[in-house]
Amino acid sequence: MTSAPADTRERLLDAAELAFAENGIQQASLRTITAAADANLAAVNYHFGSKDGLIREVLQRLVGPINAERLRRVDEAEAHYSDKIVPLDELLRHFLEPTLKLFATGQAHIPALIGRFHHETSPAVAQTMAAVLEPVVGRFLEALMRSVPSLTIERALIRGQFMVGALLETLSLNPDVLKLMQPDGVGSVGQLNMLDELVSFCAAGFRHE
Amino acid sequence: MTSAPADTRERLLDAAELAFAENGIQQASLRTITAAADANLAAVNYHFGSKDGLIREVLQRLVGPINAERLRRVDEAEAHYSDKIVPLDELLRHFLEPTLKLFATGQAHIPALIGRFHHETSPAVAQTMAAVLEPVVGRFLEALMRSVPSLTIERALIRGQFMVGALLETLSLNPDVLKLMQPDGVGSVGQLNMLDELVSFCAAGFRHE
DNA sequence: GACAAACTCAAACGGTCGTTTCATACTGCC
DNA sequence: GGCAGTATGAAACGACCGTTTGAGTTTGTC
Repeated sequence: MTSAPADTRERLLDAAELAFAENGIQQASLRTITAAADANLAAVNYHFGSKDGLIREVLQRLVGPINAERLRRVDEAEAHYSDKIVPLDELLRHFLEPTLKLFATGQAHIPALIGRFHHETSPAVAQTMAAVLEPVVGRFLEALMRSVPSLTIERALIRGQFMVGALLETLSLNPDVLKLMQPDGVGSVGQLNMLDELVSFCAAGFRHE
Repeated sequence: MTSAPADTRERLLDAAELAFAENGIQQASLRTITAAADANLAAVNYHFGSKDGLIREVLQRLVGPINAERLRRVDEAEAHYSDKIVPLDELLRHFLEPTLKLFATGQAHIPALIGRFHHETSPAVAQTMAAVLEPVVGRFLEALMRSVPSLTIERALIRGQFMVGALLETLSLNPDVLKLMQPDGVGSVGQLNMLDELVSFCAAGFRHE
């Protein structure tokens, strides 16, 4: 029957994703993950070589498409403006929205997991994270310097860090807290309001002086 | 001789503080900590009851004085202005500086440890953290509403989260990165520039609209 | 000195961890 | 059928974990 049990490799990635988000990346055990994936304990080492291999694979499968969407959106935006100068609010939105809209996917654990990956200091995660983030950071920095001509490169770096921090704090927020932010459930879902708030907060910070 | 070896209890707290910062709170083992403190393995359970007890004690010893300073500074500031309305930049500085100035204390691991405590999700840490933070958050929120009269309570909460995120990201920054931010070493030390940057970034975000 | 409390110590306990081994089943290809 | 290559299985390995035990030592008090 093709009841789509998916192959073991992907079931392991899915189970690991959930376990990493709920219990922490290092804290989640291979026994918990393989049991949830209905796989044998040895399957992780067979398919990914080691726990670190599994971690790297989960990380890349998760943030790879997000960063691809970021790059695609900034490309499109620059193409839309003849001078390649994207308005600051729009530029920040292209950076922030691909992660923030994950709140609406039904997989509520994903934003928290992104936060965990960012704050993980083990070499396996930190190196992979830096490698995956490097192109997107460079791309947005140059676009940012065009959007705000008065900005020095040092200030752009510092304020970019502030924005990433504000974003990560939002991603790590308890979803219940997020719902509290939503006024009486009229209109759109909570994270869109949060996106607008974050964009305008950071835009004001970038523009200042 | 009074060569100040300190008592076992404090040596354990010091060693735990360093180990938590370097290896993570859950990842640091009692064997590593007790060895660094020149104490017996059983000493932790004797003095603190459990590893969680040690963690809570390290947390309170670290952030207790910081929050006390925050409250003292906002009290002083409000007393200085007859209408109790503290200028926004100054108010944010009273919240941010007590942690950010820790970069200059020579104990470079402390800021990173504060970040770790904030992002820890285990009940023992999360509950203690919430209890320790609650009074200072409430105190600053009401002062904030006075400084920016146009601010709604929902916006103040959201933007406060953004500010905390930006602060934590800065605390978790590699100290080497921080030095790069410092232009040629003239004048004051790096973290003061970072403080100014963070204050002005957040102030612009809070004031916006 | 005697007693009690506070403290330290080496050793072990039961558990969980990531990883490995090796036998077994499944798969596509000749 | 036979034979690879691929995948899964149960079981064990050695290492490390937090905690407990019970004896020993130190300290303060009368």
